[in-house]
Amino acid sequence: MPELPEVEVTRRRIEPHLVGRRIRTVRTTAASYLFMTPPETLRRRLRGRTTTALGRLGKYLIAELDDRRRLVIHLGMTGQLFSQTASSLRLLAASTRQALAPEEQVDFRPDAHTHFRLAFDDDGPGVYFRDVRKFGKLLLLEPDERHPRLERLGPDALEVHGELIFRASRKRRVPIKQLLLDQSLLAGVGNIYADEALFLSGVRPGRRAERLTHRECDLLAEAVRRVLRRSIETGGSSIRDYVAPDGRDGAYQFERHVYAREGEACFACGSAVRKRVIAQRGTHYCPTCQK
DNA sequence: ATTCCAACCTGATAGC
DNA sequence: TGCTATCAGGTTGGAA
Repeated sequence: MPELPEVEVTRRRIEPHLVGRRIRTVRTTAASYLFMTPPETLRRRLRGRTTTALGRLGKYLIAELDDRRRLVIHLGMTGQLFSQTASSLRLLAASTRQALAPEEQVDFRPDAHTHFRLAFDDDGPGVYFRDVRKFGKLLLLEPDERHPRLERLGPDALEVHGELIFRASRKRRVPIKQLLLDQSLLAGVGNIYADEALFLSGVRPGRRAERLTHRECDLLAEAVRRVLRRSIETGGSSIRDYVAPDGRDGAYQFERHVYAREGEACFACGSAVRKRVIAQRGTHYCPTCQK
């Protein structure tokens, strides 16, 4: 699900629910793929702690705790981090959804996919982490501990410069889209915004990286920054599962140019948007506007 | 060194 | 209606 804009919107809106509140209890599901730190360790170490700051590196959220440990959260494909008070159909299984009368609102009740729940001393609303596919990650770092997952990340995609893409793309025969998705080159771009940025810069996703001119790299970097900034402004893309911590949908899906628009008319030239697999991902582009 | 691709999971939906 | 195949905002690790 979530790329840089969705993670940043999540960070901004969950921050007030997390920072400065003392954790009373931690509830988890059983050990599984998403717990890089065993759930019993999380429960033991987090009880009584207070979050002092919430940061972001690429698609990772990093909560700094008052004992100098850090809780790292990655939302994977279907991860949702939200307040107990959030209400959204996206937090419900389709079966539950269908049983609901139209317009009916229900408070979220933790289900089998709600793997991590924080309750606080102030008795206010809890903070929940739900992840159907369990591709998300929870990891507790010791003070000053480094971790390859974070060490490997390139500069944040909001700050990418054409020069970075130009240098990295020399003598690389892979499609330019594959480079954009490489988190060790720049951190935060995923499948939606790779396709969108390539459209905005007029570059075909399948172009060999080494064939891009310096000017095209500049345009591409500018497009990456622009599309990410704009998506953050609109609250991110709610196409499938993404919901903000307050239960609200993002709105960038209404502004997208090519992603998930196969067969529909390009807004710029009217050609039908095409879809094919590039870098093992579904890839959308305009055959006329992108060279 | 670079590129490819299966694996990690579950659910929704398109197609027969 | 019902079953099966395919696809999904991600990342890693190991094979080719």
